[in-house]
Amino acid sequence: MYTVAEENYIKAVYHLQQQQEMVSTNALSAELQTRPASVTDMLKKLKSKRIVSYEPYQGVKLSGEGKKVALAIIRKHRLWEYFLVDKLQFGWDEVHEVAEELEHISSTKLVDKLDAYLGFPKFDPHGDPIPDSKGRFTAQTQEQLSCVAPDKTVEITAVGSQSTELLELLKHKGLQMGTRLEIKKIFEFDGSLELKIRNQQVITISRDLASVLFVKQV
Amino acid sequence: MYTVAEENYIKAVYHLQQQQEMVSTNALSAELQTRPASVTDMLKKLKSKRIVSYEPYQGVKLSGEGKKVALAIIRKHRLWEYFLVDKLQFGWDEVHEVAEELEHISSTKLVDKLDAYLGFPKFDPHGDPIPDSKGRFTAQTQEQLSCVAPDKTVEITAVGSQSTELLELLKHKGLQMGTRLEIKKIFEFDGSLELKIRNQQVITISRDLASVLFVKQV
DNA sequence: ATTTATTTTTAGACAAACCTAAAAAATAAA
DNA sequence: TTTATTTTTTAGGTTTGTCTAAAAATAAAT
Ligand SMILES: [Mn+2]
Ligand SMILES: [Mn+2]
Ligand SMILES: [Mn+2]
Ligand SMILES: [Mn+2]
Repeated sequence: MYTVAEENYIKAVYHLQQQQEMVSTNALSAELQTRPASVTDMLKKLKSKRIVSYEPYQGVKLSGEGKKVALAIIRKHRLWEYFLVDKLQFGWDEVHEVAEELEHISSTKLVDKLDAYLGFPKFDPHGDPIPDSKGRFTAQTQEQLSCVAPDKTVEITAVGSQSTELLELLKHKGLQMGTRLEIKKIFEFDGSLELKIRNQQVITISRDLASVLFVKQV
Repeated sequence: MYTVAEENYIKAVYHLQQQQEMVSTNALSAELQTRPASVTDMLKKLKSKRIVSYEPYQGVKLSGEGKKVALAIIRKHRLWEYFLVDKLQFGWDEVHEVAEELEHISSTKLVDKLDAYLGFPKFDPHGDPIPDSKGRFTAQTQEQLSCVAPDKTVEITAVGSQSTELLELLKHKGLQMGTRLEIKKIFEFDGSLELKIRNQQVITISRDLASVLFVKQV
């Protein structure tokens, strides 16, 4: 139905729209690593296909159809990521690139059977929600750990980066998706935090780390 | 490394070379559903990349590198087919198209991990051998059932068609990959055969069916 | 309110992979 | 051995998705 290039643009618009309603040409250019002129060309094409609404100089946003397409791609991306980690023993940080290719395999039957085979997972390895076959997903009410008040017990639900470096650090600190913890102290000087994890050890993490960890109250 | 189009050409040359050493432009044109002129264009490109040896009007054949690439693609194709049938409960006849897309996912790590996850299968759902990570595979000595002498016990190892119609017929007759049987009678009039399967029932099959069933002696 | 800087769009080009129509080469038939 | 047929290649074009360079629109600064 849509080409790989079109799908990548649609997904990029969707993601950038989470930040702000109207997406700029330059934002897309940065996200997709293409020149602004190429973005303009593609936006005209997507407009003519009624995937986005776009007026010159006004930025772009997805149409209803566009959102449906975006969610279908994201669904595939995250299901494949789950498959790679859960079944093929990939590391967390190795799956994104491969999923970037797998998300463009078109067969709906394949996606739905994969979903069933995986047991209809609700979240991908990075804690991001997996849309169901109708595009619905459960948006977890999550907040940055760096914004949580002390002494509340929370659980890690997602991470804001998928880098090998972050994964390495988390492994070393004994943190992973689902780990329970509470903030014991926040140091004004450098924003570092002391956490009690699994109701046992106390560890220290930096402000930078706390800002890429998303948690939910338990 | 190679584009999807290039990979499809490489694979097509490989398959056509099983029939005859030198592959013609028209044969490729038919196999790939493109016009001869387009094939000529691509052959020039593949030659310049040293994937094939090609001289105008002389036909084409794969170089050493070309064979390696072809086997890597075929390996992926067949492993994915195995995955779809074995893990995702696809029918036999539904996997080819999807595998035609999946075979172009580039990650070597993915293929090797998939291979391990599936238990290093040696044959795909159609009985075709799956090359290992070095491109080696075990070529089964197989012959058409229609050429086997009566009263020899044989086992179905492969099929010469992947159509839904064939699968339906095989299911109905109680035949599948690995089924043991012996030929009890061959009728001169229409070439139909009487088979004793699993040392139990006797069934009748047509000459057409017998010619697309490949078997090995047991 | 101008001038300056940034963002975005246009204009023109290019590579990949396909096409049609016509020419040329190779094969087969007379 | 000509002539006819088939196969293959060339020539010229199209679409998709990218690019650079330059122009135009918008936003920011003086
Ligand atoms: Mn992608
Ligand atoms: Mn993810
Ligand atoms: Mn293919
Ligand atoms: Mn197969």
